[in-house]
Amino acid sequence: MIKKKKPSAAETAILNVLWERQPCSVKTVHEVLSATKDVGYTTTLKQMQRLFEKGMVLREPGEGKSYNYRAAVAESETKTDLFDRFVETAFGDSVSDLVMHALGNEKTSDAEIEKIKQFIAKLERE
Amino acid sequence: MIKKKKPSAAETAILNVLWERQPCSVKTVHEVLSATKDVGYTTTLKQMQRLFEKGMVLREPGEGKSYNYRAAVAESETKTDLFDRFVETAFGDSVSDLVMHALGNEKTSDAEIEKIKQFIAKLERE
DNA sequence: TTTTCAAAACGACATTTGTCGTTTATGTGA
DNA sequence: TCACATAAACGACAAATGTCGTTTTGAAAA
Repeated sequence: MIKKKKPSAAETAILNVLWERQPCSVKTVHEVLSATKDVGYTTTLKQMQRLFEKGMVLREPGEGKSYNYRAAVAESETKTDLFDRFVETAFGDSVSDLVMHALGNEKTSDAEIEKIKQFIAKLERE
Repeated sequence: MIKKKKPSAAETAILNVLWERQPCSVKTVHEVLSATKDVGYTTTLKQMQRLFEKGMVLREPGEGKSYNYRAAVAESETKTDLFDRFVETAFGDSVSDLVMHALGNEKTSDAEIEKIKQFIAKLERE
């Protein structure tokens, strides 16, 4: 049994940036993150170094003294892991409970619900 | 702005037991939890004491020297909070992405998917 | 009343996380 | 070559978490 990687919230935020635009530098990641959240450069750097130590990201020397990072874990797989853990702790492993919660949440827009219906319809057809 | 309660994973596990069968004692909660997870009584107790300090559970003297606990936060609301936070960190706030991930996950049984379809159909009718 | 025992309290400790300030190293332009 | 700017490294910290071992306490049994 190989131990599952489980990025923390802050780590997940970083991985999301990487999946979106890897390979890229700490600087870039930090710029993206700081657009949303008020966080220091050093914090992001440290976080990324830890991610590197944990083997969740890779890096290669980039131009100058910087590195270029990229995620070492697959987006889909990681999200599935996070998802599984979440469904388990919060919804007693019942995916339908979770989804119903999601759909019942008024924060969820009609457009989102439409997408979901479409997806289900497609599932049907297969 | 009132601060959101955000139970940790272990705390959520306890709250789930409470919502299911409150009011109940630490002993009961621990019995339920230890059926699934290998955890010491004292650990559960401590966790519940912290939950109490944080105001997420209430308690009243029960028979003998023990207490009877009950959740002080609503199940639905708490799950919505947890859900929102999760969708945000892991799926960039896209509920549809999350749901699609859920439905695409082979761990999700047909029965679950059926339930979801049913739910959506019901939403339609309204 | 004394012993026994279950449950609560307490206090510790190791990890993990989130955050930085400070120091070091290294290309780069003057 | 040398000062400068910039990015990486280090090392610290505090708070949150997960886990216990040990001690205290109050009820109930002997």
